[in-house]
Amino acid sequence: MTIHHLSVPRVVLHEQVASTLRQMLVEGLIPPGGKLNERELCEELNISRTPLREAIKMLAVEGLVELLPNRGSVAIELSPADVRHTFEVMAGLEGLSGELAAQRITESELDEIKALHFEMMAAYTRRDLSAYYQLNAAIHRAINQAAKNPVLTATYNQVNARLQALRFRSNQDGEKWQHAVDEHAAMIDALSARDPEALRRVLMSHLSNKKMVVMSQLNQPTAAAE
Amino acid sequence: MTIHHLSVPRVVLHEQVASTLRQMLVEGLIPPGGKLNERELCEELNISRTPLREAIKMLAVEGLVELLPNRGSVAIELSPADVRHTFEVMAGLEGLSGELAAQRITESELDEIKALHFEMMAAYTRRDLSAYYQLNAAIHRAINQAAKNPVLTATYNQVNARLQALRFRSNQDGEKWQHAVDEHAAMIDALSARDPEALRRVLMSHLSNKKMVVMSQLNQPTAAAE
DNA sequence: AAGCCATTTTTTGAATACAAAATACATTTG
DNA sequence: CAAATGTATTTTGTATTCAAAAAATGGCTT
Repeated sequence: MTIHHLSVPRVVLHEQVASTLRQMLVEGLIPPGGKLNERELCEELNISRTPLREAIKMLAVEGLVELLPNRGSVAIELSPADVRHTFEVMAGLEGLSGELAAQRITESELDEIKALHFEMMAAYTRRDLSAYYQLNAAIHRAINQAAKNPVLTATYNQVNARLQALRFRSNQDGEKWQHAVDEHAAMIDALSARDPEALRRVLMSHLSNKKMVVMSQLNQPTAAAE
Repeated sequence: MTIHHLSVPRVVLHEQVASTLRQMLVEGLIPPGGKLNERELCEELNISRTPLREAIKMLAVEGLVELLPNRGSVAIELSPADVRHTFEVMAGLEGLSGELAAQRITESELDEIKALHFEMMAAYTRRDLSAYYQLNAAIHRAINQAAKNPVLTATYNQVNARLQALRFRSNQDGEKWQHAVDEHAAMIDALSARDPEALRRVLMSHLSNKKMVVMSQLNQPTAAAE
C-alpha cells in the first residue's frame, strides 16, 4: 500500500497561504496600497488567523507587504524612487547572472535558449505581446538557471516579485520594442561566445532600458494592467 | 505631561523576537544546525508561541533558519557550495555598491571613509584584529550607504547575515591580510577618482579573496569563533 | 541481548479566546 | 451646526487550547 494521500493537506498552511497571497499581490488582486483585512482573508481562504498572520509576516520580509503596527498590513506601493532602486538592484543581479551563465552554460542549455529566442522572435513578428512577454520571461529565467547559483536565483526572484506587482508589461511603443529585441539578439551572441563581460553589459543595459520604459509609464497614470 | 511611556512594550513582539533570534543566530548562540525548540525559547524570552513562530517564519524567509515541516526549525548550516554561492552574490552586490557609490559619494562621505581607512591602517599596524574587523565592516557599510540605494542595502544585509553566522573573521595569515589591506587602499583610490568600474573590480576581487580565505578555513574544522 | 512494535510523551500545527489598540459612531455642548 | 468627547464596534496583537504528527520510552518476542 502506498503512503501517498491524494488529499495532501500536509503541506503546511502558512506556505500555501503565502503562495496564494503572493499571487494575489503580484496579479493585482490586492492592489498596491490595498489593505489586507485579516478577517476577510480568513473567510476567503477558509483558514484561521494564525497561519494567515504567519504568511503575512513572511511576505513582509519579502518586501511585498508593509506592516503597520497595530494597524494591519498593506500591499506595497512603490514610489518612483523605489522603482528606480529596485531596477538598479535587478540590473546588478541580471548582470551577475549573465556573467556566470556565460561561463557555465552547457550546450543543451544554450540550444534551449536559442530555441526560446526564435519563438520570441515569432511572437514579436506577430506582435503577440502576451506570448512575447512570457517567452522573454522564460529566457531570463533560463539564463538565471544557467548561472547555476541557487542563492542568486532566490535573491533575484525575491526582488523581482516586487516589480511584478507593477504589472507594467504591455504597450511599449514599437521603437522601444525593436530595441529590446535587438538587445536579445546581442544576448544570444554573447552567450554563444561565452563572453561574460559582454553578456553582463547587454543585460544591464537591457534592464536599464526596461526601467526607463516602466518609469515613463508610471508618469502616465493611465498605465493599465494586462 | 508627556505621552512617552518608558516601559515601551509597544514595538510589536514578533519584531523584537526576530531581532533577538537573529542576534542569537549570527553570534552562534544557536549554532548552525542547532534546533530552535519553541517551548524553550518561549520560556527564555518570556513570550507565547504565537509571536515566536511569526519571528521564526520571518527568519526562514531571510534564510537564517530552515523550516522542517512538522519537525520544527533549525539554524542554517551552509555547505561549501552554499558558501560559494552566497559569496558570489555578495560579490555582485558589493560590486554594484561600489559602482554606484563611486558615482554618488559626496565629499564628506568620502572624507569619512578615508578617516575610517586610516583608523583601519592603525589597527592593522597594531595587529589588532578585532578593531580591524570592525573598521573593515564600517567601511563596507559606508560604501554601501554612499550608493544611496535602500533596496541594495537591504538586499545586501539580508544575504550578508547568512555569512555572519559562519563567524569566520580572525586568523587570516599575514600575507592574506597584507593583500586585503592593499585592496582597501585601491578602494580609496577608486573612490577618490570616482571611477565606478575600477571600484567595482576592486570590491569584487576583494570579496573573491575573502571567499577563498573562508573556504579554506571551512576545510580546517578547527575554525574557531572570535 | 538485540530488534521490533505498541504506547506514552513531547513537540509542532492550527484554531480559538482574550486583551489592547484603533476606528467609527453618536451624543453633548458651545 | 460644528467641534469635541465619550462609547461602541471593529481590528489587531498575544496567549491559550486543541489536534495531529514525531520522538521517546518500555515491554515484548525471538
